[in-house]
Amino acid sequence: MPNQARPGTGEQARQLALGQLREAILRGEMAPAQRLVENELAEQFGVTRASIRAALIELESQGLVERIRNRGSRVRVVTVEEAVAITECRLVLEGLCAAKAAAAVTDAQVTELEDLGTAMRKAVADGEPLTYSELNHELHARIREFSGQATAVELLERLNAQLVRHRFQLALRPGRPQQSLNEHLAMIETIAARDPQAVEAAVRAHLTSVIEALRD
Amino acid sequence: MPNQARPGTGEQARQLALGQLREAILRGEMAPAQRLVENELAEQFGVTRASIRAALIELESQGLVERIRNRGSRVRVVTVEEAVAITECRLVLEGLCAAKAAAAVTDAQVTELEDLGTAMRKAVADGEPLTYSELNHELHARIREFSGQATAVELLERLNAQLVRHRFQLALRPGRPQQSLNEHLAMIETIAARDPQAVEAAVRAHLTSVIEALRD
DNA sequence: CCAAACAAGATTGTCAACAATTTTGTTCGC
DNA sequence: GCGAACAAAATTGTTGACAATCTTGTTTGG
Repeated sequence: MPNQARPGTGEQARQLALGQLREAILRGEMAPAQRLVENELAEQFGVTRASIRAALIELESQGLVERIRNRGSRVRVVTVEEAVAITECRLVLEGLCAAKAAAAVTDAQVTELEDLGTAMRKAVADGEPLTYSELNHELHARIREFSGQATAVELLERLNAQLVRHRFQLALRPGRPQQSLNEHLAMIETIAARDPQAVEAAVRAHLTSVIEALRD
Repeated sequence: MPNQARPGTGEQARQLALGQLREAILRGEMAPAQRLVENELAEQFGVTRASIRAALIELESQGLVERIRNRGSRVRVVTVEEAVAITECRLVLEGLCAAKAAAAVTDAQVTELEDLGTAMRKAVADGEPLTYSELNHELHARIREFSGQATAVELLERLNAQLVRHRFQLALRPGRPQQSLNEHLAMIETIAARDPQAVEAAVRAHLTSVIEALRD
């Protein structure tokens, strides 16, 4: 069964189309509100229209594309208000995950988080906002992962996918990384201290600050 | 354009299949873990297989159906552990909604909630657990609605759909409605008092109690 | 008698053509 | 010139047939 061994080889057309299209949207290659014509996409990715359709339906229910009956699909544009509302949901869900993680992390996992913290400090000191943004994303992902809360992780990944564009804009804002850094370090410290309530507070403080930054 | 006017008439095949299948699962007509063969469903609902496939893909990403490559679809069974994890997510998200609702409700909306509370009291006094369960669901839905938090509402509705079976079991447990009632009345009171923090605490207390009840 | 290879049946995945709908450009009447 | 009716092009929705895959029951060799 050489199927699920190498993704890309045994991968079926729909899965492939879904993955490629999703990546393209997340990379920002598709302009916001760009029309997604099924025929063009089918040719572009070398699959049939049926596969593209299936992928579009799935991406719609993930909130990445918008579909209107008989009118086609577009890349969904997330307004600032929506981004705020989404981040409010992130705030409570990541708070939940972080609290659970604080109660469950191993010493090795704490070390991993602290290493990430060190790398983030360096990225800010070196003035590399994109590296920092990358590490930022990674830190949040790890904390989610350590929580063991599969349902919340799934919801959060869905929400995060909708915020790619706003994340980019935020990362490149001067002064933003410095403030963000302190909040992240506080999250790491409180997890290292295994203090669920303090972590939840730290996560909430961090994302409240993100919400304020989004509204400019 | 007599299209979106009457749903059911101008409704397209895929939408129709999605609605029917979703309703059937939510009503519990499909046994848990039951196989969902595309051909059978297509004949049953009088649509083509392609429409059924599209519906199944959508239901999968809503967590109601499980699909395995080349092996078909089944009604997803939610274990007790998963139900607990889902309820934990509900806890934080409904807490968010309730807090927002407390800050935004009109007097008319408060009256509506209080009327629901009265009806719930009556249902418990009359010993009608199913009516109570119905009102319970309605109360939660209204509070969500009043929050104006579209993103959270969407997530919560997705989560709630996965819990239908457990909700039923819980409603019929002797003594459960009485305890639940007090918690619900507390939620209504704190919203009426426009106290966001108190509401959030009340919602959390309520759903913590639900989690305890789930674990029996 | 048991295990592995094999073959038949069932089911899902994919494809290309057709039908229905919407959008856009054009013409006609005022 | 302007607006409404109309026609053509583009695009999505649907259909049935075909290919790939998996499951199940049978056979064969040990």
